[in-house]
Amino acid sequence: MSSTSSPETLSEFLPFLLFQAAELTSRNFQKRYQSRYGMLRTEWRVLFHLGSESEQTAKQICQRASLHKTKVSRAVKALEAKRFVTRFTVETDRRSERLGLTKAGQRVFEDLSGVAEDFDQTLEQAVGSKEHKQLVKTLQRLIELHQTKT
Amino acid sequence: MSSTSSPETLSEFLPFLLFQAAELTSRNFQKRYQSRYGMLRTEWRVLFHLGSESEQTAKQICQRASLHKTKVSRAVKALEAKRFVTRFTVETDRRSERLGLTKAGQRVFEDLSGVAEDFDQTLEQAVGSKEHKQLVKTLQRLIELHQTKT
DNA sequence: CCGTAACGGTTACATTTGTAACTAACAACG
DNA sequence: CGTTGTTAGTTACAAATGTAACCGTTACGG
Repeated sequence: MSSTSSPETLSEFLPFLLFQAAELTSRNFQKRYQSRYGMLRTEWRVLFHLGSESEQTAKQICQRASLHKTKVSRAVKALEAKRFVTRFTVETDRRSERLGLTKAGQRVFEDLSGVAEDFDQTLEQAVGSKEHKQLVKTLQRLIELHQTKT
Repeated sequence: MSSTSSPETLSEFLPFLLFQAAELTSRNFQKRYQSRYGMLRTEWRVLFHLGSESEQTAKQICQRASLHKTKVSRAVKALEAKRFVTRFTVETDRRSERLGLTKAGQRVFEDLSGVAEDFDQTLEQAVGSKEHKQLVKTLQRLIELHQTKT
């Protein structure tokens, strides 16, 4: 039985910690990509999803990234305007459209992947390799949890 | 030497994980307090900070919560309108003002603390007590890290 | 003291986001 | 085939946020 070390000081309450960690990390990472391509947070998120698995529909991205469909819709529009993304209408179902990276989009993705890796390694070195691995695992569980619950 | 397990699938890249975990957690927690007091995210964050350590200035809250001063300013205004927070002007320095919870604010804080604890315990049970503890620790390090770096 | 700089906090304006209503395409059932 | 319901994605409008300019107060250097 877990002994539930309850009465939380604020700095131990997970929602706070998560938010703050996410915010700071994101802000920090942002510095590195915003200057290069003037992309917004949601935009690189979508770009990354398409880069790591191409030919997805907007819907799929929504689900995998826990992003609202309007957010994705707008991000796609912006990425399209920057010529990083193109759409193919699917003939079997003309409601949805597959999204893919253009050549330029791919280059950007590769570039940013590099940046992301550097960034991640810095973190890993800072918190320790074992802790890093554990952190990833726990966060993944946490995410699953919430997703199945909803 | 840490072996830096580099080439990241998307679902292992920390900024993504953190964001998603934070987002889902926050959304989930939100359901529980928004219905009761119609508070916004930033508002309960400020309220919690005041609850767990009273008599802070806006500036202090900004630093501790990694929140922008305009956000805090607006949250305080809103909380004041709800009669959850009051301000005392500090005579020794009339620029800043100490903030504190009213009786009503305190009651809300206690109520929400309970909710928060429940919530946290659910998480703890779901991910495991040891992992929970480790998670908290790692996140705290991560936060420190970014804060000192800026 | 006076002028200038820095600080805490607020406000105005532009951008981003969320909510809800909408369009177009499909599906299912009579 | 119609009618009704559902789904993928967009759009319009309202609310929240970030940026920068701002006010009143204090600190400091002459």
